[in-house]
Amino acid sequence: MTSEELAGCMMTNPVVVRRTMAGLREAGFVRSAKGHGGGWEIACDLSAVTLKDVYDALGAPQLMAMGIHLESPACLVEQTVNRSLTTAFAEAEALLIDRLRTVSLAQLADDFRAHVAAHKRNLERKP
Amino acid sequence: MTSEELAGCMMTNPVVVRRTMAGLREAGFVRSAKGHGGGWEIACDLSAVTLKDVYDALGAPQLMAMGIHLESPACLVEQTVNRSLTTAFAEAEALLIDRLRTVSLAQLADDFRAHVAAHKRNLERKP
DNA sequence: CTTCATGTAACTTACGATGTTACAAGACTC
DNA sequence: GAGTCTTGTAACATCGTAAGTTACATGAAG
Repeated sequence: MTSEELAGCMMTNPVVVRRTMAGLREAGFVRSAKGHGGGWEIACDLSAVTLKDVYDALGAPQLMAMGIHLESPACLVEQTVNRSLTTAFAEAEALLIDRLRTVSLAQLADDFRAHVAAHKRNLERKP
Repeated sequence: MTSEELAGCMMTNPVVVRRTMAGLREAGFVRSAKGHGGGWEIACDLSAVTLKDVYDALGAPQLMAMGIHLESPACLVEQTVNRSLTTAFAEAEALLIDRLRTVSLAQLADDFRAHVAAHKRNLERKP
């Protein structure tokens, strides 16, 4: 698929698609080809790549909205709160990342296909 | 303390302080007084109020930076990812909130005082 | 009645994420 | 080789939200 097509699917812009996909390409999960007939294709075993891999490929962005802003703030009150919550935030993040590790792209694809099939059956029954 | 003084401590603006403290006042954790000699004072038993209470009083803002944006998006791919991660996000959030529940303001105050005392001893030893 | 404080609405600023434009470079077709 | 299609990327624009600011009404103390 071209960036243009993908952008259409996601209601966004081709350049945004390229920017995002760049991370996945560098990780080797997709390939891109320039020129006529070019575009994007999958370049990995979907059952071998997890959401954690994708998350990392996209630059491992912040998962927590709050959390620790400064490692060692000058403010003693802030230091106190940090001491009381750093491990809590770390644990919550670790839990989440562990879950990302358990979901492979192949699983997602299977689940997706199953739901699409169910959706189609539904449409046929009540037309 | 006045909003002005508090703002000075936090390197921010008195109005921002009032905005934020408004939540704590409605929850009954602090009291405010207008006029000469007015300002803010604590109005609760610090050992009875936890960070979870404070979090709620501040409007329970988003803890997770990502998570589920739309409950039922039109996009079937988005639905698939949501199915695979809603519980994970919910669990991580629950874990965090449980930790907030375990920290009372009294604990924070004690820890704060202990560290301030240690800091002072340090200064006296090497002047 | 003057001064000092909060309460709040309205406006401004700052910033990051996203969207857009522009153009170079590579690949295919004719 | 000319023309066209596509990615790659830099530079700029837009948007939305959080924070800061201004302004003024209200109430309390001296």
